[in-house]
Amino acid sequence: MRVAQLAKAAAVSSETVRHYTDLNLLRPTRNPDNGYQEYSSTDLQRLRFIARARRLGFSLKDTQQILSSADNGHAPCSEVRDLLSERLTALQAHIEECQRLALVMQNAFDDWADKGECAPDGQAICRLIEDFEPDIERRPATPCPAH
Amino acid sequence: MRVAQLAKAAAVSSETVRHYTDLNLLRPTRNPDNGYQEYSSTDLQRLRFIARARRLGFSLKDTQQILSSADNGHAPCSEVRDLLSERLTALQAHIEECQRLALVMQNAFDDWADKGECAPDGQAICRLIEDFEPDIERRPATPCPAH
DNA sequence: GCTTGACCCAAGGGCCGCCCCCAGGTTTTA
DNA sequence: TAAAACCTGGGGGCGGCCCTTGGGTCAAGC
Repeated sequence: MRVAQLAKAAAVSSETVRHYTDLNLLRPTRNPDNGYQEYSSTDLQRLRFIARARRLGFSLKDTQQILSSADNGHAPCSEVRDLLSERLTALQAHIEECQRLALVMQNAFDDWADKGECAPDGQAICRLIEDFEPDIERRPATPCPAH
Repeated sequence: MRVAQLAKAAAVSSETVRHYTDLNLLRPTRNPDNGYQEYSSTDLQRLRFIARARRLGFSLKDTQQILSSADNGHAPCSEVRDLLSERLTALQAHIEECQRLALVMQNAFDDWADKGECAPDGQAICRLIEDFEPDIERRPATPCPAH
């Protein structure tokens, strides 16, 4: 199989396949005639595995680790369970962080409903923001991405 | 003020100050003797403004836009309100996405509690993952980061 | 006056998981 | 036989910094 075929079979983009190949998660051979990558059915299995692992919340690095355990003949199951539990804990923390931020934003929004425009007086930039101090608690200043 | 002083006064790192300066969010002058950046109290005000905006969930790009509005003499208030509302909506969507993922993970975890180890049979990689199919719904395969 | 340590500079790479573009070669289809 | 669709490697981009490298500068103590 070539890139596009493999990609289609696993419902990912060709760029994703190339990316995983660069990371050595997939190991195609080379067609010596034209230099094209040739993927086997094992690669398809691995690719589907990766996609599933991603859907389960594992990072590519996690997946790399799991795959290399399996490559070395170890059963990765307990590792997989531990990893999942770690990732779940982290995700829950992330969600709570986001929820705190959402609360701060909502409070600001409600608070601002009453206030008018700030004249561009050359002093303040925007009092809406400058007068706002999140009353709940001090948070570590990095909001989450929310792609 | 120099970098470290300004950073300290606004409780951010010197690298952050430099980064914002590169992005033209802060506009120090140069000390001609040694080439050091010299920040004014206006820069401190801007830096605090930026930190506050970040805590409120705005991106640096948002902040850039707000600041340049203010620089051009416009009152950015209504813009700020609209932007906040957009960001809040996006954040809520992000939270829901994360919650769906957390559910999938939790289900997998519960499901796996019963299952033993998979022997490294040279066929399966890890049946825990390979046998899992999220029963809820198909999701767009990119989980959130959860830093 | 000389060392030590704290600070400053610019430029670049790294993180994550891709996506997109380029310029050119190959294969498939009409 | 020509156009369309594929393939290659290499590079840049996203966000918001952090860290390193390889310097230069400055304040304080001995």
